[in-house]
Amino acid sequence: MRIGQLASLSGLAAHTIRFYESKGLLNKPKRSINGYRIYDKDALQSLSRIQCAQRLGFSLEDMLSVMAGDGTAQGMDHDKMLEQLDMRLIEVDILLGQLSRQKQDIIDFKVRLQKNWDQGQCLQVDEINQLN
Amino acid sequence: MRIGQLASLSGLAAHTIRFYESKGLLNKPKRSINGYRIYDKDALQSLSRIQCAQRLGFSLEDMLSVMAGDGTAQGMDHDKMLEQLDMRLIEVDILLGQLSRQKQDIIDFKVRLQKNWDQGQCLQVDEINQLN
DNA sequence: TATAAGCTTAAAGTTAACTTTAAGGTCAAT
DNA sequence: ATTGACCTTAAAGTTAACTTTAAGCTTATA
Repeated sequence: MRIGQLASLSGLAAHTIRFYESKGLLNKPKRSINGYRIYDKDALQSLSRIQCAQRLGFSLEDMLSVMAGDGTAQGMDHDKMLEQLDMRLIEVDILLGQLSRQKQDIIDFKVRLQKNWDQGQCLQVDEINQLN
Repeated sequence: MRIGQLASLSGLAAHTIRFYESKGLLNKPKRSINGYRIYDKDALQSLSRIQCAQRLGFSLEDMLSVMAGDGTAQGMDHDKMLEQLDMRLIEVDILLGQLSRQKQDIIDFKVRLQKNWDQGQCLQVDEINQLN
């Protein structure tokens, strides 16, 4: 199949598929006589793996580092993957903590705003008074 | 004080302060005879408000929209601020949900990986079989 | 006096993951 | 024969929030 069909099957835009190829995330496909890219099932599976990894929060660069370098996303290094997954878990936990704190900060801020407190609430007064 | 002192007091880099000025987030300061920027306490307070808003998760553009347009971050619109805070709360809740789901997905994925399941786990088989 | 720290500007570079544009070749159908 | 859908490439544009660079003044210190 050509890039258009792969695009509609994968749910990605054709130019995104070319972009992945240019980044080395996707194997360079065969070409038809006129130069069109010709794909098979494996390409769809590769794209699907990329989309899966993205859902788990990995960047395209993360994916490159676990791939065998052949762009197939087939020969992935199990240990590297587990390592990446653990790192991502830690990142996610940190983000969850930050977001929860942020949420509480916003709630607190709203309360102060509704009580019509001084708008200078963000600045520690002693910081300001260090000045002349 | 000059930009260097404002930078060290605020914890921001001098070029970041100039950048904020260029974006209209910070009032244009007076200049000394030689052209240097001269700041007072208010500038520090403005920077502090910017940093506060950033901690709450707002973008520089968000801040512009609640400012009176004078770059002081003084005459903020209370209603607009409350509206922004509520919008941000909703965003944060959505992000928290996404991240929790992502975390569970990663945990599930790890389990499958450790059980040495087929690496094709990401792709629905019927999706692949639509192909020739 | 020299050198180093601090200030000025405008413009370009950074990162990620694409998207858009330009300029054109191919192919099926009308 | 021409319209329209689909394909090609390379390069530039997008967004956010800066950072870096270049080229050149000013001021304090040794």
